[in-house]
Amino acid sequence: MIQRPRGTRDFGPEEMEIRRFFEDMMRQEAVLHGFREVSTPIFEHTELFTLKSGPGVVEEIYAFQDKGGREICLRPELTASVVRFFLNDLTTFPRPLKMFYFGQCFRYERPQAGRYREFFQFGSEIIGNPTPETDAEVIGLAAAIVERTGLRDYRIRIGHIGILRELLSRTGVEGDEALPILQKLDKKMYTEAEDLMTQAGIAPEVMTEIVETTKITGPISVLDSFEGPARDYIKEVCDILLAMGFSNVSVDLGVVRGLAYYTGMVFEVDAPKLGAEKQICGGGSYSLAELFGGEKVFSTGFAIGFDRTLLALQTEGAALPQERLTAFVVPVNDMMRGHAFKLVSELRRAGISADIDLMRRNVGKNLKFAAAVKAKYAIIVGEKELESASVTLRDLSSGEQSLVSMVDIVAKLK
RNA sequence: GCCGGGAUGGGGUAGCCUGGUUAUCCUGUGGGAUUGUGGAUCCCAGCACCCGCGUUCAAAUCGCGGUCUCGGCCCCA
Repeated sequence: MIQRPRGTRDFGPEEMEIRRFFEDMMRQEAVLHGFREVSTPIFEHTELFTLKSGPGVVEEIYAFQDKGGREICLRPELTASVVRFFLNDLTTFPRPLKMFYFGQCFRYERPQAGRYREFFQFGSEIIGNPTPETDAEVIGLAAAIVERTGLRDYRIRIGHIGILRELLSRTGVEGDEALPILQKLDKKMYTEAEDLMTQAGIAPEVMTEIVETTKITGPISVLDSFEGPARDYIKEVCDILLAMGFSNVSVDLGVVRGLAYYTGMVFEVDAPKLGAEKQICGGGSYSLAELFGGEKVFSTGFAIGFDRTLLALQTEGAALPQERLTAFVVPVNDMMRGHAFKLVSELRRAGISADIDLMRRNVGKNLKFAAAVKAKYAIIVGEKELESASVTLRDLSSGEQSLVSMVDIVAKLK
């Protein structure tokens, strides 16, 4: 037997119904917010991702040479592709450009709970200018989506890279020099961060201030405890979110996301119940376009881990939707088959989900089957009924049945 | 890349330590009892020891290697 490749999953009918339900929910929510869907290729030039994340990522992605000798990889995320698409074809669209996407991504990693080699991301990007309004709109969409899924136990934490960068730049540590320090701070590896800061010649008092700053967490009011342009900016973002009615956001200046292209606001959503892989959404404002050789454009975006969101809902025991077939048509004998197929076809044309016996089973077996596939009604097509141009409509949950005229059946089921 | 648990019909499992006849049970699947009325009951059928190598008269069982899986570490764009 051939097994499926490591870290991949097959999805059965029940699971696909649930997945489509939540996909559609997320799409609808994004459209409600004025975002429009885009789609990009599943494979890209490997360079797109090494430019964004450094040459080291090649070790963590599905990268290979194609038959033409091109360096190609399966996309590990979608932001880079969307920015590439923007630079290739969308630069003349009216701005801000509000886009969203849904699709699978691939990473060559060791699978564990909530981590697969093929996984799905839903995300959005606003390409335009950095304003608190833009950032708030992006966080607002992420929050609206998570809220609408019905997830109860989650946290939205907002930080700002600029606050730490401001503190560091006062000591003369700027740009790429600040990156390793930010990375250690993001992981809360304080000893390592302090070692690096000592090497950079930062005074102990300032060092303490920096470390303490990353520990500032709590309600929006914690922002009142210090000053600076970045602080004023994030305050504006939070005020807009409050105006939009999102009160469950908190400030966490320990959210740093130590990557060079993040420029300001950063945020994360996590579901504490998930364990080691609990982050279900991450985003922030960034500047990637010029890395890819385009104009300098500021953007803000996020990506939701679709699989993890579903896992989180599952662990909360959320009621998940199930689709039911409306009608199962049962011909009483071979002579009735033609009438039965005519009926099932009419129902389908009328937009009523309908199925029919394909196994030439008897009535008893067919009713059993109809119940097993959870159809709402069975429709029995037989000679007795046909005499009055009718069929028997049986409600499979109550067991009640009645004679219904063929001309009324569609209206009755609608 | 590292550490640990695991893999037996479609799903869930017993057997493995202590090798030995036809591999256990539940559920589901197909058929029948019932050729026009389901969810019950009974009967019948079909379906499995993850793969390879080794040890042995004999391997689901012991050893080695691999694959997949679950949990954790590293990483997490």
